[in-house]
Amino acid sequence: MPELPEVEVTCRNVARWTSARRVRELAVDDPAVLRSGDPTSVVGANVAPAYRRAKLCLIPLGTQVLVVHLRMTGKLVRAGPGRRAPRLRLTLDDGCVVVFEDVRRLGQAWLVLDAELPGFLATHAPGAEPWPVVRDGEWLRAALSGKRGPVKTALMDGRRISGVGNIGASEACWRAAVDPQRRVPDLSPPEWSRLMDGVRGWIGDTIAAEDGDEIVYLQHGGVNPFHVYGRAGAACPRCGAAIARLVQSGRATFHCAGCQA
DNA sequence: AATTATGTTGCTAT
DNA sequence: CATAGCAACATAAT
Repeated sequence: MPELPEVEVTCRNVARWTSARRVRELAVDDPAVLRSGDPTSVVGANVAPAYRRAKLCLIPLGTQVLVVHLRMTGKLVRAGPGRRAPRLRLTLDDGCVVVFEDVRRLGQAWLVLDAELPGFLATHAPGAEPWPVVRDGEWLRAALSGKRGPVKTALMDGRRISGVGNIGASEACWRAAVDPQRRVPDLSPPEWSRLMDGVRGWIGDTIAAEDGDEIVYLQHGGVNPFHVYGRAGAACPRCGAAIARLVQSGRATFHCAGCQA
């Protein structure tokens, strides 16, 4: 279940495995996964370095781009023993096979013509990027202006900011020492600044912690690299109070009532 | 059996 | 018109 850091690591991996090669085959194993384009049209195409936009992984193939959204359980890995049934396989001319695995099959892929990419991204990745470009607290406040609800929920609005999901929103609030239930209109400039630093810190630290060929998600037994997410009952790393779990807009939030004001 | 899961979209109510 | 909350999507694990 990837957010911005996991997608960023995935894109770097795909770029390392595939760029400067040619496409031998794009095989569609699950017909429901590919939402647009003709997989036979990319055979022989030159592969340029994959990159991330919002939570999308974009892989340039000649004059088209293979866009992949991992959604909840998707991952892009190299073929090998013990792998689960793929939904999509990209085979390169050097024999490398990148597979799209996705247990819950909520993920999607599209083949998009270069000329249509801007329009596609405007629809599927409308929010502003919080990273790697350096943003400050005033930028974040402006990005979320008009919102009235809890700051944690606001941070997850992909039409305003890209890449911050349920984990990142909890982690950013904890790093900022801001209660996730606080309302957007009530936050002060120093709090906005700490929240923006919290978002950046969560992204940078999580990329560093999860760097590698395959990210093992928490549900599949992966190591938890987060401060509060998934740690209800544990001691807060900052003040020692017990981490609490609550539900906001139907999603789990983790926070420390001791030091998040 | 019921609950939970790191995402997005579309509907409805406000 | 914009925002907030919720169901739905599909599957597995506890």
